[in-house]
Amino acid sequence: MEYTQQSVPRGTDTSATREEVAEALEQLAFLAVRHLTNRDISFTAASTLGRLSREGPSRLTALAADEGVTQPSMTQLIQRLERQGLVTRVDDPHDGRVVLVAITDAGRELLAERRRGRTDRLAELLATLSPEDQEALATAVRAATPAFQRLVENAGRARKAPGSTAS
Amino acid sequence: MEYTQQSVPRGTDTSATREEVAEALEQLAFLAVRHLTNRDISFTAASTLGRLSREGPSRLTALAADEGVTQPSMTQLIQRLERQGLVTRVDDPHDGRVVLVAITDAGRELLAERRRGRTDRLAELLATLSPEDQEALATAVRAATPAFQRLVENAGRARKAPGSTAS
DNA sequence: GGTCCTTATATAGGAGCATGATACAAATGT
DNA sequence: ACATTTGTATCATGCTCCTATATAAGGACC
Repeated sequence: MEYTQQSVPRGTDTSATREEVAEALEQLAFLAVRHLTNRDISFTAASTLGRLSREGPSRLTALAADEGVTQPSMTQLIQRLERQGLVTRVDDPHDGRVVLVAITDAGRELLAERRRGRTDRLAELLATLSPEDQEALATAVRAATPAFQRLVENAGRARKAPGSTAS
Repeated sequence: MEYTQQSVPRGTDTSATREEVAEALEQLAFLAVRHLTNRDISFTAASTLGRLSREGPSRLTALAADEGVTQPSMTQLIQRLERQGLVTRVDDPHDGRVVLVAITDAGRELLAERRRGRTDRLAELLATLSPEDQEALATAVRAATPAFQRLVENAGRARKAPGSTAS
């Protein structure tokens, strides 16, 4: 599943390239966290809500595993989200131990608002650039998206599979 | 300093582009927080250390303002960092009220380690991609870097200047 | 049916990181 | 001298994470 450097097309200095890409991605990530982050709920909270929105009602333990936090943390998080009316808990009729967590309409609305906020702030930032720069960024993003999608996918798999240098 | 959309070259649907870019940045932030984050110190702590490294000894209040947290938060943060030996406090001879915070060698070493860790993990991730995908990412990054640098600069200015929708 | 193990969730206690309100000392303006 | 502003610290509170432990339901086995 891992590609070696020798198969790179034409004399591209791959290690320098990775440095470059790593550097750029790092800066991008910093920007994203710095300027595109809402302070209203935590990262894990938002991510959990998003997951509940995409995948439907889930068990506490499954959520904790997926989000990479401990089960007690998820219990507390869900309690807070429930207090805020963003999720509800339903007992599983088939198993008296489990609690199914589901997103509410208010939760979906919060997700939508956060999304709008991020897009708006990004629009403000992009508006400070020249049309040429905007065009350059747009082109680059379009070109990079497929590869980047796969990168994110692989990162997700690395989390769950053993044997990798998971931090 | 702001450009309007009418001057964009050829029929680029700017709003759709922004959606795309926003989507990409969102995923990037997710990747960064999920897979590139060290758990040793917080984001604000790391960012503050980086600032101290770049800009030299600074006042508590200045740090708080630059990092976008309140002064009490910064006081606590500096106390923790001091306990960990990453920064030191020096009294300002010119003003008996101020405390100058400076990074220590241990602090610099921590920054370097964190940087190495992130780069290594990114390299691991990049290595899971096909040579074609790696090439695509590298090309996109090179094409986007100049515009992106300006974007980051503008974002930094926007934080300090009033009149914008600061989060 | 009772004992044992596993699974699912909750609780308790502790640390980090943020907040607003407030205290206090040093500097500054009148 | 006195009032005000400025720079830090402290306090009380809340969110978010952790580890360790408790409770309770489900299943296996004798």
